[in-house]
Amino acid sequence: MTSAVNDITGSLEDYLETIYRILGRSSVARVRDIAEEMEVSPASVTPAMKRLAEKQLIRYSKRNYIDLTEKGLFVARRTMTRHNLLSRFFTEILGIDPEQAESEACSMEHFLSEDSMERLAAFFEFHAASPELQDLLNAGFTSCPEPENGNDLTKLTNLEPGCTGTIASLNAGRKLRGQLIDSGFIQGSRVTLIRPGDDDLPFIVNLDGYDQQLPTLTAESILVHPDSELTGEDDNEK
Amino acid sequence: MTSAVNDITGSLEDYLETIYRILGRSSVARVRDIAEEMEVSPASVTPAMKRLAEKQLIRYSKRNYIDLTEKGLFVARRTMTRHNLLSRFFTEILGIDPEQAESEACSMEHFLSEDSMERLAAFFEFHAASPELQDLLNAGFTSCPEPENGNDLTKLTNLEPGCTGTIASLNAGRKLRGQLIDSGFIQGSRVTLIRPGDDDLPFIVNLDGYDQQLPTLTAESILVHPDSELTGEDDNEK
DNA sequence: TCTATTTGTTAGTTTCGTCTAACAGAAATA
DNA sequence: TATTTCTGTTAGACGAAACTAACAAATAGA
Repeated sequence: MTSAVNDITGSLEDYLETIYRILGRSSVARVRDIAEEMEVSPASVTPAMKRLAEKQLIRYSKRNYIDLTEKGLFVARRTMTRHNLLSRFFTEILGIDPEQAESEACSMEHFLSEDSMERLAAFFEFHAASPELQDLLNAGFTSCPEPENGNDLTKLTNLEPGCTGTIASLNAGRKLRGQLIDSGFIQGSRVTLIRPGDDDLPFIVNLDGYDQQLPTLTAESILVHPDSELTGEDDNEK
Repeated sequence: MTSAVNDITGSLEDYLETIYRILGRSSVARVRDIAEEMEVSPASVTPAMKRLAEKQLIRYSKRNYIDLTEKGLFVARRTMTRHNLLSRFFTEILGIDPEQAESEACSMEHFLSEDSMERLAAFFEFHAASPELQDLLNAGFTSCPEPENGNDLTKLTNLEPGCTGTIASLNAGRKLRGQLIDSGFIQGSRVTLIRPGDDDLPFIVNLDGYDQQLPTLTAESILVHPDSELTGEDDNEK
């Protein structure tokens, strides 16, 4: 239940990956090296090695060098690949700080499914081969939320009471934007206007079944597509 | 160390999120509901509730309904949002099966940083607003690995011995492709040709410091950009 | 009202993964 | 050779999170 893949835990996968890294450069792997690289006490490494040896993932005898078995090599390499895919997605696509990306990849790598690996790999192939995609992503991330073609886009404050809309974008500064996102206001979320913000009564919307108050000014920075404002709405309801 | 955020563990975050979900539809949350939704024994729920109450995230008194505090509501909502961002990324962008995406999102949600949330949210805003991006991604994922503009792209087998290249794409069927990816052959990986595949001696390349054997036919399906084949290579070396 | 069922809690166990402190083997140095 | 230092292991503890089994409270039925 800890790891999505095999019957190996995330922690053991980390040990395996570390051994892989060390052997990729150092010809031998010792308890000390592993402990250092993982910032863990050497006393924690020994029992982990025992568990890995039990599962036939490493060759390990007391007080001796540590080596990966075929099976261990396979698992380690796959984990490493998952790590790289995630880390690169965070840095190259999302533009996250490399150090932070490493740490996130480290935590998440144990759960990435085979299918997702495949799709992410395909994404990178396409991304590398397509200057158009690169340009689009660069533009999309450097420019502001985009004005977008007028369509039926409107401020959340313009929604009719009782009506529901789908969030298209947030037109707010970094801090407020972060708060809104934390609160669930992301593109695609559906919000229902409960009470429009009168003079000093706060604006109230429903999201996920919860009513949330928003300062009217904040609500104005949320752009939505109203759901079938006037036309047949018997099509999208459940 | 378990959760990237607060001092709350992933497990507790899951409980909080479940309570959030239940209260979003049911007006009250009981131990039973939580146990059912999380597929966990009721005896596991009680101690979790105690831990959450200790941390002031829920209001909980023995044998009574469970309610989120302000702080708990905030954490739950943020977790929910991380979950949604990840789940939607897997389904809408990568095209993963929704059920699998849910499960992956569930495991990973505890580790997504604030920055990554922000960037992912921006990605969705841009994606929703940009038909070009949507078209590109659809095309990129439905079509084959792309022929790509001839450039300096070549089969891995054409690399000079001792030379290094960067993988551009894999031109292989589903199964082989999956195996290659597991073994670390993804776009952007750097591989060095150790020994070209003679008649029956297998092809050997180095990746991550490890020599790997490949059937020549397999190696031919890996397309690479040779690293500065003839021109100055004193620039990229360490 | 009394019993049966549902629901929640407690107690006790297990597994995992970490730690510190103490000890044992190996290597390096005097 | 004897001693110090480095390295690895063991023992013992702890906290988190799950489980089963037994018990207690509350609700519902008869």
